[in-house]
Amino acid sequence: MPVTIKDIAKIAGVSHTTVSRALKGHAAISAKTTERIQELAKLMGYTPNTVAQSLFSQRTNTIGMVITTIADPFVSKVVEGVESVAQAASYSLFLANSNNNPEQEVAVVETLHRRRVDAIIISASRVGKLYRSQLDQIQVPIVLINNQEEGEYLHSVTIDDVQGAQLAIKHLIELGHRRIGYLGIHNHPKSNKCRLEGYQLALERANIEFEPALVVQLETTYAERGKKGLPLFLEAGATAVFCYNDTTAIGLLTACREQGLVVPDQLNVVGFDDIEFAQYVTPSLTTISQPRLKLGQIAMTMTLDLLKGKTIQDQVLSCRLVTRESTSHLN
Amino acid sequence: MPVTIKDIAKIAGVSHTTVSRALKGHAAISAKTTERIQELAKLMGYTPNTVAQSLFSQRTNTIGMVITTIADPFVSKVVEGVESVAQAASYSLFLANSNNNPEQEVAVVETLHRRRVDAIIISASRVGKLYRSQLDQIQVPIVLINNQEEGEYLHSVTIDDVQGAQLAIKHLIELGHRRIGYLGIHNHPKSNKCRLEGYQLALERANIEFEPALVVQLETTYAERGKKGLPLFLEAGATAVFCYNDTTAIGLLTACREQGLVVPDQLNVVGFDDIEFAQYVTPSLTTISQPRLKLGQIAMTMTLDLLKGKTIQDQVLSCRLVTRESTSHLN
DNA sequence: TTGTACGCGTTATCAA
DNA sequence: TTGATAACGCGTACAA
Repeated sequence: MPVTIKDIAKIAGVSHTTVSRALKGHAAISAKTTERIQELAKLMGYTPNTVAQSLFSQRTNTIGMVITTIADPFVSKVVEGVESVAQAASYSLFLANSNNNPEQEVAVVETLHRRRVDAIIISASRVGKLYRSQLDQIQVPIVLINNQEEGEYLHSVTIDDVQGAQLAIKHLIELGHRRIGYLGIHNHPKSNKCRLEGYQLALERANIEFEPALVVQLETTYAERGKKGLPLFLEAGATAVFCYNDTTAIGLLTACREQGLVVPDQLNVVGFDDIEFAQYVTPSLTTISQPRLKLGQIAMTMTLDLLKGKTIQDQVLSCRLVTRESTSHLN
Repeated sequence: MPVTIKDIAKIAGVSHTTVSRALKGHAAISAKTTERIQELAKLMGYTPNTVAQSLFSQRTNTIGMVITTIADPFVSKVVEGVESVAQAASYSLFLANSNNNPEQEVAVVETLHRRRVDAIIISASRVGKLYRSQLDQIQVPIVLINNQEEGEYLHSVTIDDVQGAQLAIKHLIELGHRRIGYLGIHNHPKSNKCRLEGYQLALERANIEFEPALVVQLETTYAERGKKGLPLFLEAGATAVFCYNDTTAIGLLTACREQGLVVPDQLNVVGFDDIEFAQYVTPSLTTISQPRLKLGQIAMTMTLDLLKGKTIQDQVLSCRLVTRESTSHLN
């Protein structure tokens, strides 16, 4: 059993109130007593009990973080951002996986509520219809990452997928490309839709007509997608392909190599995410970098502001183009 | 302010004791009262306050997890394992980054102790001399991952680096290789030392003499290591190279491609870790897979056993060989 | 079957 | 300058 202030009080021959005050340097306690008790506390190995403090103060100084899976590099970087800001502000972080399972998500949110976390940050969930009423009852600030919802306690930080995609297409257009393909996916509807939208917007602005044949959205694994997509793009006469994400893009690079197609000379490839490996593949991948760390940092910063009672605005973070070897001027 | 059992008691016209008992289906309470109160509780949106429960029970049902950085895929997989087992056992997980900074590590352990976590799991730290006394004072089960220390409250789960390395070398020897190189690192002394040891042991068992020229340990980035190491291996006449990890191995693959060297025909390459990208590079990488998820699961399972008062044994987990395209029979 | 009283460790108020 | 007391929300002897 850890040492309590009562234990110290008994030995020091004072009341536990005095100990409590001395330990936090209360002005009313004499310098002598204060010093004596602080030394005694150290000697006895006293550690304040946060649980008791929380019960009294009605604040736990904890944040609940709900994620789909921590094994996703995107998620883990976001968590890193959240944790670092939280730790610096003396908040501890509860990590709870939902495994992308709605029921489990409801369950972990319930657990966090029982633990009386001061706020909740939710990454990539489907909140929406699922358990809005649950969240509304918790009466605690909630910050959603990459997911918008309206509500008194709901706030959000999101990545600007549309802007990111536009960045990619604009880059390719500036390099002289006109026949640009989009290699999309099926299981992540929202961001895929936004990236496709950015693709179309950028083309429109450059007065390039949209061609359905240049958009390929296959229902298969990330790695397979490149193999199956490549012939379709070649048939459609694409000179460049913008991919939903880096993993898809790397699959496409692999397919090119297998077909003896040289990137970027015969085909330009752009990814999205800037995962670590984008820089190591050959040729290294031009891609759109999402500020993942910043996403987490800002989410937590917003949370702190909310806890201070400030009113805050939802935030949308811009992406950045990272130019590497997989894109080049069209000959 | 959340609803408390007193609030319910007031409205139900009973004592809070009755409410407390009714809510957990205590046998002494009449079925009628029980049902009435449970319904009322649901109606009022009652959620038990874990903080108060913990103060009474002297158990928080929380685990503190100390890691260097969650952004490391190895770490995040371990955390996933820990969290899943913890969640299934109704434990919540505090995540605390140390950034590989000893002072910060001491600080977060202190924080976890204040929060009265029931146990602590520490991944890849340097515990040792640094703050053993601190840990000893906490008087709570501590499970170390990939790090052994002796102590009443200290336990450990580790990966068998030596066995893993032997697996790799044995595989190469079976393929007919005799001149096998080791591409090591400098900043991770322990595991690098073990893998080198496994390398040497395997050679010894096959009666192949150890040649210092075949061991290259460069102080540079993972990616650069391959480029700088390749000429040294070629000079030493290596037909295969076992690399400290996959990132290093992929750097070597890249260097080979740049030099026009065909893998595996002209050089075999083996990695360690089996990171996700090992299967996507060309040629796909033969490597040693560490049971990272299992590492976390077992660490948490051991922790649960300790919390139940069982006596447990430290565990050493074996690695597994994953054969892919970067290795082949020596012509 | 239900209620009273107390304690878990801490902090704040009020009185001395 | 210090101490007695109550309170935070809950659970459990013990009493009724």
